[in-house]
Amino acid sequence: MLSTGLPQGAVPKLERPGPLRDRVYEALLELITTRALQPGQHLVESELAGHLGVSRQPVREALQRLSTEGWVDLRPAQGAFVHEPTEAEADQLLTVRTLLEAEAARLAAANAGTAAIGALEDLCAEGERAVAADDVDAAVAMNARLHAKIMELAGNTVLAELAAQVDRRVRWYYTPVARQRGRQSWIEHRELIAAIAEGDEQRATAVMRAHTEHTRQMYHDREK
Amino acid sequence: MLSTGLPQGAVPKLERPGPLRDRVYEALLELITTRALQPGQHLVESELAGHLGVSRQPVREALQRLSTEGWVDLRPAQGAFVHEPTEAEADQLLTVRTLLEAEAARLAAANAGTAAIGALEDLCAEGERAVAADDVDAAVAMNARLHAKIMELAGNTVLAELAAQVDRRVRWYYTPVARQRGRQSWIEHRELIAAIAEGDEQRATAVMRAHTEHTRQMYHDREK
DNA sequence: CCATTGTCTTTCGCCTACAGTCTACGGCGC
DNA sequence: GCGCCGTAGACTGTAGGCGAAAGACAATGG
Repeated sequence: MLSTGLPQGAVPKLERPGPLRDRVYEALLELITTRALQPGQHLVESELAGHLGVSRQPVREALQRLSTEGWVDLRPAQGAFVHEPTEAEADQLLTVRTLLEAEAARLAAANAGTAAIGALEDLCAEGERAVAADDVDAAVAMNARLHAKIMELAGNTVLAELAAQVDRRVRWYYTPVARQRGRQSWIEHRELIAAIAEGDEQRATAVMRAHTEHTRQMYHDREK
Repeated sequence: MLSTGLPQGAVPKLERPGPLRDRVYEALLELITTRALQPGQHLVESELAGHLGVSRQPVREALQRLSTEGWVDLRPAQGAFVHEPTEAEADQLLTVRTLLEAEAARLAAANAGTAAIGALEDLCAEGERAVAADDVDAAVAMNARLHAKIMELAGNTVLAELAAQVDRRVRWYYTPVARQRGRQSWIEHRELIAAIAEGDEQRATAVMRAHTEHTRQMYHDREK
């Protein structure tokens, strides 16, 4: 038994700088999603290593992981290149996202308790405030958190992990679009939460499906 | 222009032993799926390296990839451990698989041409022969190929890659079960192909959903 | 003038070596 | 006898180095 008078959970956890590869991974992912590294660009290991102040090994391992998650293409004996999104691929990815999110909504509707509903409504309200204040970045962030919360309510870890990856890539492809459709999106969120609150699996699925499909529509309309 | 008398496409392509990391990856995956490496077992890099006749680096990169795909757990500063399937996790994974396969069936029903239907029926026939001959291994293999073919017909690469990973893990968890349910499975396959041939998306989805759900049932029944 | 070829530079793939960290075990004090 | 501490071993994390393959470019021959 710990007989010290330490406050139980309040111990700062002694923040240790985790494995270098993870930090390199996150750094690179950040650079890619922010377009600092452009699609098709050749990523030279020694360059990145020097730039980040580490050796090539952690960089290699980070690139390896980025490759399996579809952020970079690892051509043998030639190196890593930032993945170039295809029209078709973006569409397919969105299809999958629709699928995963719709299922999450269904499961959330089946599982959600009153406390959870409250949390969703709080997130939604905050998002609406952000939209009202024209704070696009905050709105996008709240959007991500809301969807993540629904995933959490679904209670399916595997589904959540897959959706997290797919979502992040979708956002990468569709950022210009996503920033456009603020208001309509949050009206749909309200409807979605209502469906979940009622435990109506059918309707939750349908609403979420329509919700993500709207993003696709928006994208295709934008091209013309 | 090539003025040599080389036979056009028949050049053997000079099969090169691809990157070492990939071969290590496949070797390890084989060892895991065949239970030669048991769940929870500590994988020591230097041991594997020595055993495979390579250095630690390719092994590390392979483990890295296996980690992101959920085959091993990579605890920092402690090494790699073969992932231990949980009851809950297996169930969740199966839920996701159901989702992905059902969508694939729907898309296949929407896209399939007559040639494709023929290919499916060939595969199905071969599978039925394997079952009739009590060749369980062949039947399992044909099962995988049939599902892969349907994925291919769906024409969604992203979906296919996700499903391939999920499928392989599901098979790992459920191998003892899958080997049991031979005959019934292939009857369902026939029905599925019929639905796809008719282009009936609704029915294809439903049949595939029922098909994968049966596996879950089988598993839970088995426990009692 | 164009195709081909040889060389040269760049960068990757893999190996070896060293430092940091965790675990296990044995001794020591209580 | 029980529990704590210190030390030793093992393994991971990181760095640096060497050989080899791929691409670029210029020189050469037709």
